[in-house]
Amino acid sequence: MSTVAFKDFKKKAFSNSEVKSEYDYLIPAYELRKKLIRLRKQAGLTQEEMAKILHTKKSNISRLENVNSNISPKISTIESYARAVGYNLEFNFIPISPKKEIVEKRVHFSASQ
Amino acid sequence: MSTVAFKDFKKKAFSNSEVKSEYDYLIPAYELRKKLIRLRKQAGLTQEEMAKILHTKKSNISRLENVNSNISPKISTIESYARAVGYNLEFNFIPISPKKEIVEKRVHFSASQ
DNA sequence: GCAGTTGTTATCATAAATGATTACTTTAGA
DNA sequence: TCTAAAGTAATCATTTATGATAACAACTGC
Repeated sequence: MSTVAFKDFKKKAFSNSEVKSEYDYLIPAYELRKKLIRLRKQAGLTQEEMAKILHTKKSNISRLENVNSNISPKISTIESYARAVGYNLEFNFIPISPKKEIVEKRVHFSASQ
Repeated sequence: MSTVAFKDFKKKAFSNSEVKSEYDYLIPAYELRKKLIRLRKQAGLTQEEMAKILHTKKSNISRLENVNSNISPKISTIESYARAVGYNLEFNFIPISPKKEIVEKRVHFSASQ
């Protein structure tokens, strides 16, 4: 598999997962970047246009949106980006669900020992 | 009004607004810090205990939670904090509602000129 | 092919968040 | 009132996000 073919694959897989998310879904942090791209395209903006709105450069927008980037953006950065395409950013804290069945089984097991 | 009295006032006003939010509400970014405090207390943790979990110091936790702080935390910082008290952090993009009536009025106004 | 547009990557400089330490204030309880 | 626990604030060092520039890659339309 050539490098070019692999990049094609990644691009297709990405755009597929991009399509299925709806505009007001709750999204975990690791999907944030895909969401950003989606919002920008929905607004009909290029990275360069977005950069101009946010008074920065297109390379920085690319870095922000890049899923493979290992930076953790500031909240204010995401907020500004969201506002630029007509959205406010809000947060949601989702309780980490304990796996009840397994917990109960373990309790019984240790009790019968 | 003395400085002490003012601090009392601030403290009371804060704890009131803190109480009314529920644990899985969507919260705008500017209320995030109050939410963090609420989650920590709900988990029965002090700032120092939270600091230990996150491998940092209590003064840093205080700075993060402080509503008057003018820093914009990194997303990963909030994520770690949330996980420490049993939550995952999710994001939500809320469309900024255009004030339709006003817009329409303005259109009519400029058209009649 | 070529040229223009769009997005990526690397690099460096700068700004800002975070870590750590210390001292201080506030509160709760004996 | 005194003491200990809890939280705040100031400061400095370190890490890291962001800004800026340049060169490159990918794609489109001619």
